[in-house]
Amino acid sequence: MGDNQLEGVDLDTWGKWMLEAIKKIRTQKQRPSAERIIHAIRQHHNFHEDVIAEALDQSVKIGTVLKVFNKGQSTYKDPGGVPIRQLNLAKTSDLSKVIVKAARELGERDGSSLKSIEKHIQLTYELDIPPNIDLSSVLRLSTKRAIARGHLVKKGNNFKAVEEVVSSARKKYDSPKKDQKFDFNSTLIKVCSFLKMYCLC
DNA sequence: CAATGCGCACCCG
DNA sequence: CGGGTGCGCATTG
Repeated sequence: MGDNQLEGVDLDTWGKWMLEAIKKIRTQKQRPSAERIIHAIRQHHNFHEDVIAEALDQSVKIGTVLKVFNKGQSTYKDPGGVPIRQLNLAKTSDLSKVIVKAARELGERDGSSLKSIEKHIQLTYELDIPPNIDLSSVLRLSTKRAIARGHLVKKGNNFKAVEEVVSSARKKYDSPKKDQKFDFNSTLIKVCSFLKMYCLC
């Protein structure tokens, strides 16, 4: 794993820088986009942005950094930030949900190959695969199911997640934002924070 | 101007 | 409901 390099810098080191940058950006409550990450790293190391961008890609490829697609844009995360979920499979396992999630996270415009999806899943989960079971075939089956449910589409040899069409149907139920009457608790909180401010002046 | 801080709406389990 | 996320704007360096 270790001695691969880019511009004379060890990939592990690149990865470390990436995670540091991501952490920093996150504490600022900002989106760890490629641009911000590149920018953050540049504050400490003098590299061309393209070089850093490539290093970021590499880090994603080897799983040091997780690339997800969220609200229309790419976001990079520290995989360690999210505890790895265990995934036990059997021949009957339905991984369609996992596949769709993976496809969405990969966020490739023209969909992702089953291979990359498999790779991503292996990096994202801790898989327990019984000896007599072949992950690829389980995935292929689950893929069909996901497509049948309309959560995934086939694009050539690739698969792409269908964006969730939040049907207009039920909408008024989970919008307690509107007709809120007098909410004692939130009022109390507001009063408290006001007093707090007042005291600090 | 760049970097950092943060309220709060939004989302998802 | 509880916890994460990140926009948009404020504040600081």
